[in-house]
Amino acid sequence: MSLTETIDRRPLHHELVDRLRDMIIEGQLEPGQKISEKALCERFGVSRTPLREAVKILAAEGFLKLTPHRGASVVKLTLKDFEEALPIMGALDAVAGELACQNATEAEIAKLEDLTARMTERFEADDLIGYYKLNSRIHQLIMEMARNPTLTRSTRVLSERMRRARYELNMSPARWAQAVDEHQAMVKAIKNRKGVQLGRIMKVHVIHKLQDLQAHLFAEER
Amino acid sequence: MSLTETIDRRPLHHELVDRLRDMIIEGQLEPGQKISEKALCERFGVSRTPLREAVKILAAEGFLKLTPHRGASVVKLTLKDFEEALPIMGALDAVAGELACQNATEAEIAKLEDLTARMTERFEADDLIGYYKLNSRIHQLIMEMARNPTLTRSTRVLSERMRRARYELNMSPARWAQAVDEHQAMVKAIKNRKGVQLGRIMKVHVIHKLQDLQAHLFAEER
DNA sequence: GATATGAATAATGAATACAAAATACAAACC
DNA sequence: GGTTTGTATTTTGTATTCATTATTCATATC
Repeated sequence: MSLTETIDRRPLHHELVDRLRDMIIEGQLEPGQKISEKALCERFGVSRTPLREAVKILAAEGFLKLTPHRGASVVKLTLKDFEEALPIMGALDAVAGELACQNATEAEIAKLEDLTARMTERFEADDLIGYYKLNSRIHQLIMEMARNPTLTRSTRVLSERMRRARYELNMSPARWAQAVDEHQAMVKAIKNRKGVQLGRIMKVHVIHKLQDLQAHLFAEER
Repeated sequence: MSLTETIDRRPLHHELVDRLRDMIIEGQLEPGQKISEKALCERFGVSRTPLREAVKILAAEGFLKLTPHRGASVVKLTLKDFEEALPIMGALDAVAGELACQNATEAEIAKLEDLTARMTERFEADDLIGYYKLNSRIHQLIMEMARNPTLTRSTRVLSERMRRARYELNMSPARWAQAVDEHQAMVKAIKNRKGVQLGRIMKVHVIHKLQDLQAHLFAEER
């Protein structure tokens, strides 16, 4: 253990926010479901004050909906919500790509290349879980390379919304192969510092992701 | 009084969020200043519970910074923060412009034209306050025309950040004239349903806004 | 039988009370 | 004089209590 390490004693409400957000994203709290303060207090063994603070934060983040005197409920995402989020995510990812090309170090690009190669391996091994993990790291790395914390923040809520859909999503083999191709094109673009091109690829990448959602996740809505 | 009017009994914390946010944006709470719970409770005549909930929400929105056991303080925006926000606002405004061209009704376009004409009048009358008011309504209208509530939400926090800077900003006459020109170009683009073009204009419009900030607001930082 | 009314119950909203941590400050020590 | 250490005060974090509003369900009425 490091001597410089500080003891982390973060407030309860912070811990609760993370736990509840994960529960929502992972589907343990179902969309539309009412949040019972009492039940959650008992479940987590805390009093209502920190729990209520956590609920307020999650409502501000858009995961919960508050109705006065009627409590909170998990926001239900429809296909429309994802369709709305798509052009935004596309635009933000494009900006990230452009900035990444401007600011990335060679070491980071090498790292991206490595992660992409390993992700391709996971695809070839038909390991979806492993693929998703590396995929997340790659998108995270590109965000870092953009050197824009405000952009990272702005993207976070939307991308966690997407993450929520992912838990139920099974890509078609053809689509999966295409996604891998797109990632290889990204590496190529960033190696040549082609910012605009990378931006375009990332925008298209997001569009394709939506098409998966339309095809699989919300089939019942149409 | 209307018979259909509902009694508004929104929770205190909601009211407090709005009041505090305005105070921050309008500069009544100075950047870096520590938020004393006790002082604010007395000022607003409420107990700590709703105030703390409001503080948590404002921290989630990025207006306050929370340090465990050490309370909240007003986030200090530097030139860097605005430089980071610029490409994001530019991208989001461009998306709004594109979508607006696709979805606006003729009536809305006429409304936009009218507002722009009136704003131009305010410019000619050298009435900055009146100009800003109409300017806000115009940008709000374009957002509405985009028919994308998620986009509206995503933009909100950033644009309120910008609003905060505006309170100290005095445009140069030349710059002001240019801004008016840009707005007239916007009307022209939307009348011809030139989405990509409108997107480009709005992006440039934001860039110019940043240049104002760099020139006036943060002169001391360089 | 269906709707409307009202009391009982349960939930949320807000205030207070208590616990723990940080800050301020004074006294002791080098 | 400057640093350190211990105590008092203040502030934040959490729990509990009280008040108000919704919901439920039984009863009454049409």
